[in-house]
Amino acid sequence: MPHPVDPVLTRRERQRETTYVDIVAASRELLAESPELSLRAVAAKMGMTAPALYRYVASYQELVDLVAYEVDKAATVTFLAAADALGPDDAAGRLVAATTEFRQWALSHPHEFAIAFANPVAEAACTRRELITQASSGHLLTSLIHDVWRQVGFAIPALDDLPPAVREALEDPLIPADVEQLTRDQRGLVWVYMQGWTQLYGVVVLEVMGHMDPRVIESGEMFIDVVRRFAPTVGLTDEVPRLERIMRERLGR
Amino acid sequence: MPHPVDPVLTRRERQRETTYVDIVAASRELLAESPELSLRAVAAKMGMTAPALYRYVASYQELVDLVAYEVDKAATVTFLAAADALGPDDAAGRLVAATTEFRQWALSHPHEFAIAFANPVAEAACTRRELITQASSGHLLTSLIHDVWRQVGFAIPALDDLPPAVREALEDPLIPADVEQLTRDQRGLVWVYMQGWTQLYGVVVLEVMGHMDPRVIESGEMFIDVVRRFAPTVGLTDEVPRLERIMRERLGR
DNA sequence: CAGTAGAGTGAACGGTGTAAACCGTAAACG
DNA sequence: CGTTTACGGTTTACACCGTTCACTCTACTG
Repeated sequence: MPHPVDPVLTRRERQRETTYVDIVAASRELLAESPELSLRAVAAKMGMTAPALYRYVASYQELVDLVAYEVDKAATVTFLAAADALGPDDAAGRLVAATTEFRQWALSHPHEFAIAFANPVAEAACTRRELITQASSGHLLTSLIHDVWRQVGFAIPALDDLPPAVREALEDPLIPADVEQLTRDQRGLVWVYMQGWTQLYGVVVLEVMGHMDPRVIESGEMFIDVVRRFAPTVGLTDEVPRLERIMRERLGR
Repeated sequence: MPHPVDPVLTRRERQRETTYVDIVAASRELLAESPELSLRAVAAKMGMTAPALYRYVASYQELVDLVAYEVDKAATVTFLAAADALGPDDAAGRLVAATTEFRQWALSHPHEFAIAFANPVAEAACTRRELITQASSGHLLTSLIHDVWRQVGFAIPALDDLPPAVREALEDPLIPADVEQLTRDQRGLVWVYMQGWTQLYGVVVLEVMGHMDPRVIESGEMFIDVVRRFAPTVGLTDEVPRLERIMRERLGR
């Protein structure tokens, strides 16, 4: 079998690829138990020595970034699955289900959450930003909000009504994403997304970090409250009771 | 001078006390440059060896807690100073000035912010919670909101309208604070405070961590937006334009 | 004055990320 | 086919980390 023109991946490349998935697998197993992720521990868990990992990542930070990216990707499919529990005709329900799942996932995977969502971008700017900007969870949430808009048609803030800095950020986004495929009048949607994400993120971080009364965390009432308060912004005022039921069900209460 | 019955502090105790302030001073100097705080570096900066520090803190975690507590205390006085720039008759302005200062301080002291406000409480429960609950910044913000309520008298949610879990948390708070001195009808204020803190915290963390478009961070528009959206909850709808001026001035734009 | 408690030191242990030198083997090339 | 290259891996080593222990010296106490 001489020279199969392009087997897409050569044997070595395939080998290398599976090693990468082994790395993230080992990392995630470690994160399930301890909050610290260590290069050496990952290597040991794979039956290798630490320096060997340097054939795959250039530094510890790069390992963290890799794991963060994969964690986000994996978590996003569970968010999507939650949304898919509600038919495509119920965009609002889908959005709420996904965000609720996000909250639940965060609480049950605090260390993975910390690495993927509470990881200071700091100076390593360039490559880091690369990864961050193409976070799948961000894509999912924006598209879910976009769907809600298509179905209920809430008011999108006009670019010209927004402060200049915001307008710039929306016109030429550093978070490329599927934003590109939004018409100029729809760009305001991204601002709405950012507003929503900011609030959602606030509750979840406080909850995951334990910076909140345990009983409030346990009950999820602050999370529900945040979503409830955000509903009007995306034209879902009337839907609130129904959406609250969806959330409570998914919270298991 | 035989046996001064109780000089409040003996010489040794005074010495020990100043060593403690030296420790936090050294720690904060280190945090100004690098995000990592290390026992050894602190010791070195003080001209000591690492094990000596164990006469003052039982572990690295305890050093972190100590620094976190002191950082919060010190930061709070700058928040208060910002509030005091507006006379006591302007409770709304004071609240907004303090929160704006909080945001500015966080951005200019990211590492101190991380240690004091983005520090997972995790397992070390007992002693940690002790410290957290008596965070001075929390006290300040609740009292500022309380003042706003006294001046403009917005609607406080009734305990009986709130979900059971929330009611419990408000009736018998784990965050003691000056909450004790609130009458039962005023306890709902704490819930309002928690709502506000959650949103404020969300923006600021995202900004400090760099998980936001740099231009939006730079402009502070998301921060302003959050405060603006919260204003109605504390009866400040009409005040928004004026409050926005206060914020922008303090943001330096 | 004797005794003791406290502050500080030095050495050491196990852990971390990272760099360099080295080695076998699998792929690539003439 | 044989030769060469390059890759995946190990060893060793370094500097740093938190922590423990045994020890010294000094200042306060009875």
